[in-house]
Amino acid sequence: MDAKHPVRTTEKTLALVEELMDRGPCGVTELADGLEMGKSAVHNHLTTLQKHGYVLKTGDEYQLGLKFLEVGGSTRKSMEFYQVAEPEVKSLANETGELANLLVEEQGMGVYLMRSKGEEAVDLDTYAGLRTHLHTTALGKAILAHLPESRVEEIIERRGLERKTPRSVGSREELFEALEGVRDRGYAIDDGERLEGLRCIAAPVKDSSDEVLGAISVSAPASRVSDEDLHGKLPERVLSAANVVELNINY
Amino acid sequence: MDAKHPVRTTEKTLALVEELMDRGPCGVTELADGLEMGKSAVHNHLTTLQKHGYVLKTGDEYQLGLKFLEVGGSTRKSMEFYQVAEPEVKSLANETGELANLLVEEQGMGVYLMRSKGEEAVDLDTYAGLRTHLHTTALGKAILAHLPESRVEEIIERRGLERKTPRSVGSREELFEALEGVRDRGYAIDDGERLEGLRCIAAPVKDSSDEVLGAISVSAPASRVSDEDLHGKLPERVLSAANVVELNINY
DNA sequence: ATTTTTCGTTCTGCCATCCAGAACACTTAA
DNA sequence: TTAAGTGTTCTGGATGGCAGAACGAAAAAT
Repeated sequence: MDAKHPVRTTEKTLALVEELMDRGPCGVTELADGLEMGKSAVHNHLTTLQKHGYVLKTGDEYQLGLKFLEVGGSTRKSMEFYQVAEPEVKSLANETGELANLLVEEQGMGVYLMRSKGEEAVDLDTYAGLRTHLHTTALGKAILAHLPESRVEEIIERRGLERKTPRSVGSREELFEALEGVRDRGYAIDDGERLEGLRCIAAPVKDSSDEVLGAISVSAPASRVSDEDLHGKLPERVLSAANVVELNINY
Repeated sequence: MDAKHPVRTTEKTLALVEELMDRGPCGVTELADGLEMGKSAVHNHLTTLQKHGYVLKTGDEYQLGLKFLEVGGSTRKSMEFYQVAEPEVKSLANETGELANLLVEEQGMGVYLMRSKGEEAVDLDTYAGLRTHLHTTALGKAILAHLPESRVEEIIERRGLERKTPRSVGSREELFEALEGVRDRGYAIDDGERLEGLRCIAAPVKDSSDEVLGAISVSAPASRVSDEDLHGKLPERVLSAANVVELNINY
């Protein structure tokens, strides 16, 4: 359902924030051109955001401030799922030495809640807060596999099935087949679909009434994950982490 | 400098966000009462924010969404200081087994960029994005000690010197005396000022032109920090971490 | 040096639009 | 049934957002 009476002024402010996020620090004129707004309007919005800490001015340039991190950090902290899962994801990273991730679904997209790097972890350009299409990652597929089919259809409808790389899922049939496999195995795999040479294993976390709360994963370069590990020790470790979270979430 | 022509509508939206952050999930009426706005106005703002992912509706309640984390996370990721310091703070936490933190100054307040928990770390209720008055923590004092005196005066003027606990800094004289000590030693100490039984050591990070970028700290219970450690091994380790960051930041 | 361009900022007045208040649909409680 | 609560929709009149013009300063071009 969408807004019947959207507040246009607020939408302009939000567009400005997004533009500032994409462009990084920049001046009034550049923003006004990009947004097709008058300079004075942009200036008024910027100074208003600055007054409240959402925007900073350094010299003649404006940029986003850390107030967003405050609001976002506070939101994340208030999520029980994050509180419980966070230490488990850290252990997972430390014990495997690889990159461990935590993802939840929001409005049909996957949102990374955190990532934790082990000793030898690859450095992907994911970060807390980053959004991805659910069908493009092992984490996302682990979640989709345990949502009601109607929700999955809704999400496909709303967010599409764009193919990120030639090897990735790109059609309704491929996706449902993949999700079937995830349910059978209990975990999801991404073998170079998102990034050549990168293997990911993800397991869903469900609450006591069987609803998915999110997913936990480990990402590692193919060179360190043998074919046996891919269906042996590694999923076992990820599933175990997911299980601990499930046990702790309802006491 | 503050806004000459503030966008009032945007300010209402921001007030709504802050209210939602303080109250957590709640209904339209409750927000309208708290903000002294009409229900329809609140509703319009909420649906607008929802449309853009900043707010979620579950049943009859509204709450903040993870879009703020996306913007905040992206802002943090774009900071060179964070990129360079992050691995060092993690090592510091792992090697000491305690809680390590990273703070920067923004608009006269301290903002935690991250925290990393070692094996035995205490669990303070700090989180990435949290703001604190600079004079109340070792991290903040490490930063204040290396800002120009005029900036410090400005910050005191703007943010005050409220005493958080009886033992903490609470006057201009106490503060400047403390900052003098920080400059002499090279690091700042909080011995139970913020929280009874908690000891913190913080070191500033400066760039090549001697400007403070932020501060790094370790927090540990007094029971695990002997009086010798407090002025011996621990500061040494924190200073070394700060030094590594300084070396890496300018190549 | 002088001119020209480009920047951020300020001002004004018209017209878009925000929002109080009332009415509505629905759920829960008495 | 009634009553009190909720979120949502609608309307019109006062509010206030913003295009456009003007300004001062700084940088670039002549």
